[in-house]
Amino acid sequence: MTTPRYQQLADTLVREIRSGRFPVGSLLPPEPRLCQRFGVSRHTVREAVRRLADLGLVSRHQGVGTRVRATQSSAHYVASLSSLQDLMQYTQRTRLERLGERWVEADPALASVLRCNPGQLWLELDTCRYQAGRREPLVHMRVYVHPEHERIREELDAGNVWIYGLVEKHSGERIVEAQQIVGALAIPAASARVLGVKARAPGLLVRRYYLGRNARLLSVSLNVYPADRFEFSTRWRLELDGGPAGR
Amino acid sequence: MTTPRYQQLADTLVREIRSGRFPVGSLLPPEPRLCQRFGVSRHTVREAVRRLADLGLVSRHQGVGTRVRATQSSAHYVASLSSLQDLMQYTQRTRLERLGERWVEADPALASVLRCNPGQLWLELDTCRYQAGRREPLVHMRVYVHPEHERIREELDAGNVWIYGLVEKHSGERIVEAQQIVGALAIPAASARVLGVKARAPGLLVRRYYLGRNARLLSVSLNVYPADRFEFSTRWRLELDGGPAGR
DNA sequence: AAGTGGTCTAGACCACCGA
DNA sequence: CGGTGGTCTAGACCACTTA
Repeated sequence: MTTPRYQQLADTLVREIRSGRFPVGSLLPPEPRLCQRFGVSRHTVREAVRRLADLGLVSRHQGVGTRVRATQSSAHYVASLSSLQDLMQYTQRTRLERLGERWVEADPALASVLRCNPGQLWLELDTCRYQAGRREPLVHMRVYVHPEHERIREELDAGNVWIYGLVEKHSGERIVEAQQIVGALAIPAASARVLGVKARAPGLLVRRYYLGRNARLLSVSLNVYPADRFEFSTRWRLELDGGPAGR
Repeated sequence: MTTPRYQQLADTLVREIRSGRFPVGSLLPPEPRLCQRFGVSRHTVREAVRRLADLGLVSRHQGVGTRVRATQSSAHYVASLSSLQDLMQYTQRTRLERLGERWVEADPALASVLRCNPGQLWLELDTCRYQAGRREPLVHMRVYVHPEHERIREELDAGNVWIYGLVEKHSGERIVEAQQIVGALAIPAASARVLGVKARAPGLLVRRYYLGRNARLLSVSLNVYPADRFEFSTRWRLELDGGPAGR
């Protein structure tokens, strides 16, 4: 058996906790006793108990003992970004190009996508984004903003712009929440022309909803990426009990 | 100073990593050298380095050294899950069907996807998942696990199984991190047959990497979803000042 | 073969808690 | 006060990687 001694010991203790020999709420035998029982040093016992604590099965209390807290481990996973811009994962700097803009009144289909009532007026910004040094655009983006923020257009001329910074600036409201929905699609002709791919080629459709305080919808963006030009990467990490500051 | 020696040491190392003295990708000085430098025993050094590993800042590699992985930026936006199972977002219960299994030796192409060395042996589980009441599968999944956990096969018979629970159980290790990469693809013939769609129809390719402590790769899964059967939704929220546990 | 991190021992002193 | 877990030392052998 090449399994470390402390791991075998941890497995044994997990089994015994699950079996009810050490009920939830009770104390595990003190470390010196476990040393005797298993014939190992205290270091090994502590390493084993640490595993149980990491799993959230027990908690240790100086001067008291090791208390059984659960028979199953619970988990909480977290992904984080330092800014919403990171959501786009543009490791390379990208350049924004304006293709056009227009006022649109949401028909039922668009209203459903934009989560508004039919007839609502939006400013649609038609843009695409280029990676440095590439001739073909990375993504075709249609951004919808409320009419009241139409002045955004005037600031959109600089090449390297992050639209949602402008939305925050003009709405005077912090973007508090963003929802992102990623699906696949056959790229429609209009986007295919912009992207320089064949119509109906596979691509990613990304819808993003930017919400302010009180869940107010500030902006929506519909993005189409050709299959071979982009992937989304998200890292989820287990949240440790007691938080990052440590036990 | 009542702060434990190992914690002071950990803080020092974090500072030095952030300062660039130990860049991401480089190796930390070996433990014996740290013992000399700080005048402490190896146990204390290891306890300090363990803290860094728990934070995901470094990973340790027997025979090689301790590699710096990140400088940990403070997160503004976070998304959270109560379990990794939520990552799949199956609001409906789904049923797992086994299509087959085989041993595969990673050729260079597969090795690149699985992030291992060519020639490494894996157990490939070929499965698909059905939504309740649907005749067509939702997703074609190929799951790769290390040979040492081959006993997983035996437990895979119950219809409604969460494979990574089994991986955790058999590896005796907690899944501490999951990376998910979502892209689009033209569905290849083999998957198209399973899914009941036309070959080269647009679809989502989702690669998931499940890592244990110390960034050990425990399992990889390659999933193909037809475009019209699934979307990924993620909500990002602005992290409030102070955070959950405070750092 | 040399050097790395992984495991383990035998011991010590401490801070903390409850009787 | 005695017993608990928390910290720390000095030393040992092992498994693993690289050269």
